[in-house]
Amino acid sequence: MSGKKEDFVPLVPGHVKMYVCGITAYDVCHLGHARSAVVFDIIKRYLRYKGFQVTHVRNITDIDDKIIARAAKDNVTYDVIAKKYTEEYYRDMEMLGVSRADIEPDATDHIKEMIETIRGLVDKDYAYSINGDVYFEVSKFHSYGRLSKKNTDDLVAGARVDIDERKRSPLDFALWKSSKEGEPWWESPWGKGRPGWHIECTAMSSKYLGESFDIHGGGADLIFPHHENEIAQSEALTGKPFVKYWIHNGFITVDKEKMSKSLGNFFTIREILEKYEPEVVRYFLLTSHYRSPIEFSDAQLTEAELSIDRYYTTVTRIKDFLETAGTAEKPGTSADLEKMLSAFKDKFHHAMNDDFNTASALGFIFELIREVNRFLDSKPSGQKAKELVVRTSDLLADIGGVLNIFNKTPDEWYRSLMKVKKIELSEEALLQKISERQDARKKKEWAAADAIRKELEEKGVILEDKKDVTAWKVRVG
RNA sequence: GGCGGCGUACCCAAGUGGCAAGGGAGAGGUCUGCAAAACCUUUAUCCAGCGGUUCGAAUCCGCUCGCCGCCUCCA
Repeated sequence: MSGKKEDFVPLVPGHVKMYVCGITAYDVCHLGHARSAVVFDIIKRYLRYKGFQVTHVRNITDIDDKIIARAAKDNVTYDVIAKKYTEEYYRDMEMLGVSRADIEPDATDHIKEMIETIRGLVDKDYAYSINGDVYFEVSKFHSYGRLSKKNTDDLVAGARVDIDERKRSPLDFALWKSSKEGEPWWESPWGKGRPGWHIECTAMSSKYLGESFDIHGGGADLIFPHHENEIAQSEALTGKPFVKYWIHNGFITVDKEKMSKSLGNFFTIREILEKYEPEVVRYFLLTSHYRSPIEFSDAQLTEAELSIDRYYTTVTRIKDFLETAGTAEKPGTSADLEKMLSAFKDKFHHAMNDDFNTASALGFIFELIREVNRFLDSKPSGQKAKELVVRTSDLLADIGGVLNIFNKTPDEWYRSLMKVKKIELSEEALLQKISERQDARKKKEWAAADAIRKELEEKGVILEDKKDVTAWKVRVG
């Protein structure tokens, strides 16, 4: 609300109540929806990791003009559309490693609560009804505009909103809309109709989290009017502060412009996952701070893929070392690694405590990656060295767990890449080729060995000769 | 027009008044049958520009330029 970073202190010690605006279920989701979901997934995971109990509510708007329009176009009822795209949403989110919210309320399951909320506002004279519509009277709520830092005079002067003669002011917004012929409707004290958009969040957040709660989130485009209106409704009704901390994520841009349905410059999650591994997409979304705009491009996604591959390559190295390291105590150059290991968690916490700075946190992960590689390059052996590497490995897994990335085995990563990159080669055939090449190498038939390696490389598979074996990986980038 | 944000290397990107993280790309090297991977060295005397505050500014303040967003459904 202050527009600045503030120290986080939940209303109830140890318990965080968080409400995040979900989607309006009228079409498949694009990358912008994914960003919002991933950002708040990270926030939730990190708060839990820090020991808070978190109650996360994420709503689904399953009745609205666009859903009705889509239903009419597809010649089905509104609930068929809402159900279909809600399911698609959950499927996309699961692919991206976004955990489900604790409570996922649908608007249409809470008509009764919304009517109660609206009735309360009418009783308190913050709302008025005209011919079956009910509007919130913005001029009665004096701190209107505090979140979006707009003042009502400017808004009226520059109003691009449709002038609706029935409203007392162009700023007044609908709490309840009378239904037109053929539209879905529910009974209400004001006649047959349906709820306005903003009221569901007020009614449902209050039902599940109480009149005041800690975090309310969503995309930055929801600040005005949606969240401003929520504040007005909620605080007018209860007289209490609605939300302690507002968190809004920035946009995905394409050629520097906001990715949006209306501009038509959007890429659906589905189509991006045709070309990129889901972890790549999630990682990409974490490479910038959540409030900054983030430019979507193939180059960016490719970079993310390279970074993740660097991670898994190192994991493979660690695994190889632990399996093959000798027993003779050879310390290697461990001082830098030890130093980094003991500082690492503090650095990670510092980054994440500072407004969930995932980009900075990822930087530290790669510092550690370089350091462990350096250590392994120094050819250590023995129990102490192994312990140090295990410690590194556990730490990386731990942090990866919080961000919900880096949680595959390298094999799983490469198999997944094989699929995404549509490499037409069975693992069996691949291993056969490798074995043929090993025979050639033993006979020092370098030309034959190189031919096989080249053939595989053209298919997108890279071979790496190690001490006794040859490993394969999928070419990235 | 009102309000808000951003501008850091070839590209992406973090940056808390005190020596400019990290990734990618480039160049050179170590290793290797050759590669790949990894590591090392190197690439911003400087953070859009101009002023100011300060012992000290990418960071704070002011102005200018450029880009973007919200003000209408949007994540």
